[in-house]
Amino acid sequence: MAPPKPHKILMVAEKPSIALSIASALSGGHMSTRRGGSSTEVHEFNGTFRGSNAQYKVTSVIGHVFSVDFPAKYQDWTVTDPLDLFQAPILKAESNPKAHIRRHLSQEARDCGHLVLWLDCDREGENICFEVVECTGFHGNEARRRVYRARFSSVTEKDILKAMDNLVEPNEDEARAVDARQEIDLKVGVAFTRFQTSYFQGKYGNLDSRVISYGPCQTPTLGFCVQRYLQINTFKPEKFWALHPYITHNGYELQLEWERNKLFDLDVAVMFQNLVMEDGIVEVTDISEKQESKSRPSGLNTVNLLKVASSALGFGPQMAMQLAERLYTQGFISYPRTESTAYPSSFDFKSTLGMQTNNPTWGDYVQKLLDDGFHRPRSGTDAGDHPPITPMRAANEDMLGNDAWKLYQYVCQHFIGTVSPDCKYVRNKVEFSIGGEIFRCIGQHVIVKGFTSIMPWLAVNEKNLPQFKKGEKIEVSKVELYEGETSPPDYLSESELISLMEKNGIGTDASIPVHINNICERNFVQVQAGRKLVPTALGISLIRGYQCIDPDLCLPDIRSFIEQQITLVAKGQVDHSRVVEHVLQQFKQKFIYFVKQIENMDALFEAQFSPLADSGRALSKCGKCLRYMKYISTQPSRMYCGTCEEVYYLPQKGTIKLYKELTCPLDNFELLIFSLAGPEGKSFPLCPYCYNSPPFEGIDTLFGATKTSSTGKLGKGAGMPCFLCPHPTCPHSLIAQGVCACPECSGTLVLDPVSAPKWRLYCNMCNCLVYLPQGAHKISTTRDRCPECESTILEVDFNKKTTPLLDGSTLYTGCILCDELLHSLVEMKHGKSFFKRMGSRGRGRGSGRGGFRGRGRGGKWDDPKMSFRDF
DNA sequence: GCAAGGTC
Repeated sequence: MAPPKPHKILMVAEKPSIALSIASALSGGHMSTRRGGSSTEVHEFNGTFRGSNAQYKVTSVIGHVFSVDFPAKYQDWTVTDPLDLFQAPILKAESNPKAHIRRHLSQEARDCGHLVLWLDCDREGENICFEVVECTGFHGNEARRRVYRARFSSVTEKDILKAMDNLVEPNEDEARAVDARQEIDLKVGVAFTRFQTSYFQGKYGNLDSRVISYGPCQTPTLGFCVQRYLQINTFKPEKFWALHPYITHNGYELQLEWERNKLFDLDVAVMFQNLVMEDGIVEVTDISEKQESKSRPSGLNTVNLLKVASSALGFGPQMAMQLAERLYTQGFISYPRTESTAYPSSFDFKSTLGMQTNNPTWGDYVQKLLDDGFHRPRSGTDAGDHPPITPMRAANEDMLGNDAWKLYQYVCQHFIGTVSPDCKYVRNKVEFSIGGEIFRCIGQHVIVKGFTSIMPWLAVNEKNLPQFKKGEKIEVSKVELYEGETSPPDYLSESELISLMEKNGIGTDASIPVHINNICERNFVQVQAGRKLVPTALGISLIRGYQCIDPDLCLPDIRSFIEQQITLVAKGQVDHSRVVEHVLQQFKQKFIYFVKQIENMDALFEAQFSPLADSGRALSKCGKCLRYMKYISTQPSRMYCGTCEEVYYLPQKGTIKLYKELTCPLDNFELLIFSLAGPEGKSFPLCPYCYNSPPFEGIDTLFGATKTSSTGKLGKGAGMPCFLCPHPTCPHSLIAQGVCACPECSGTLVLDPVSAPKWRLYCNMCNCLVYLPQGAHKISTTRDRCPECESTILEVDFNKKTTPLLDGSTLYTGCILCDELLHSLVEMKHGKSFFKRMGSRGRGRGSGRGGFRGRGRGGKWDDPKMSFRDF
């Protein structure tokens, strides 16, 4: 009899690093690893499961497998009323279709009898559990194929083994709470964002933002910055006065601090000054000495790393995370995304310290710690995720580069700090009395530097006091009446903002950097020197507007309200759909009210921004009314016809000029020339009307369309320039300006009409560039085709002085592929095949493949046999 | 073009 087949068990973690840890712990390191069908690895080993032999496969997802969005019919901003979004259905689609996680899980699960979910032990992890279950095709309650949930409190061997022995079921309520949050965030965020973007962008010309977004996290984040701004702006400085008596004792001159600190009434201050001056003698009334201690830090978590990176190292959160991520993947530090500040009991401090003994800066200190005995870190909080961020390998600046080195140094210093002694110092306080008023002096003397020797910026300042005796009387040398003025706080620092967000539950350690980045990118705030966040006119108008209409919208409570509601779902107290419905109902009411009251916010915008009609400068004529339209250069750049009240979007991120007052034969609009920046940026003509409403069917690749537009939605600024236009006779169309097929893609090489004197062709699909004879006076396309390869024949007017023509003449026509002279003057940029094929094989005829790809379907032309391929 | 959450 053959032995019974061992069970196959699939285990899935939230990220590759945890899959590896789990597999290593459970296999004792005896495993084999293969690349799965997609992007995540699979670790395999044999073991036992519930007393029987088992084959284990451990793999992972990469965060959420799915994310929610609206169906296609709700994607068009111009067609969907944002109010309808509250009732719209939502879809789950794979977050990262290219990673093929769904396929991967489904394939790996096929031959497995059991599924064990090792997702992170938080709500999001619980939600991903059910995403994984869906992908694997396991069904909850089948007796033969069971789904288990491993609950681990840290990613250590001990906890992993313990979790394996105590498998439970995934918690559907917690997962459904996340579903609820996703739906609420999506509907509320998108509805408000679309409404206010459309409202304000259609009205003002100098609004410098493509999207005026709203979100229950980003908006309160902005709120914090604006709140501080308003505090500064409404601040009224007040004068105050303080008494500063001076004494000289044992050779020290000493300024005494007044117990009343400061007074805001000059007369009263002067009265006290007289009192003190009249007395003129200080009496020592009390001397005390107390030992104080400053605790060493607890372990470093992500949020604290981000705060230090911003305030001390000058790195923004996004940058800091990038650097940390790189240090992690290169093995210099441990996993940088963690909430925990407590170390697992099994943490090996000794060997982590041991790696640092050769460091030129702190090596000796670390060696001494090892020799004298280091301390255990202060107990922090254990969030059950990863251990605090610690160094894993010794490094030097050359290995890491300047920025990463700074961050690495901090991680090391912090870690060494956590196992150093506390800082101990003595605090001396001497109290004095002069004319019945109480004054004091405070001295500090450090006994044990402890962790402050490795983190010197936290050191306690030494301040020596001369010896005093109780009852001693000393003459006052002078009494200064100090006049000061209260000053406003500074702009909110990024580090303060991170603290506020953390305290108010806005975002998570991973999303805090994203929210801050968002409000910067949307032009609501700017990061200024010292990483201070200064709100822009747009950011201020928005927040003040919410404050006028419905302050809830920008208060941090809006997030806690949602969290508190979905917690009811997580605890199984209220049904998921009832909570979603209830919360959305409330937000819908808020939305309706907001729309009704938008004029109140608009009043603030009117004071800051100029209406479209007053914006921009006259540039080109409208084909409908024949009046000048204005060019509005702020993003999204566009043309505005004040007479027709029409907006025509333009290609973004380049410069726009009038094109020789030429007009489009289809609609009479004056043509424009768009140029991308840089010496290799292409320039092309476009008609503002055709660009926005392509006149021919079947132009499926528009310029500026995002590559991921699988849903068919297009961004502002995508459109049809003349180089895509199949107009048969217009001198600017693809038909007139196209020369031959692109050697790199299915596009067509088109003459850049304003590239003199560095004449060139560019591809209308990819970034392929071909340089034509340089320095020519003029190069233009003709209506003739090459009889050999059907490329468009070019006419070149060489410069008199530099003409390559032997008889000194300047005019020449020919095919750039088949004409020996022209071809020898052509040079390829971006891409190799053009040059190589031409060079190695000489000129030949087209093979019959290729041609004017990229022109519209149903063209009237014979398929021109023009290709560089297959020579 | 839009949210926030995960991870790379």
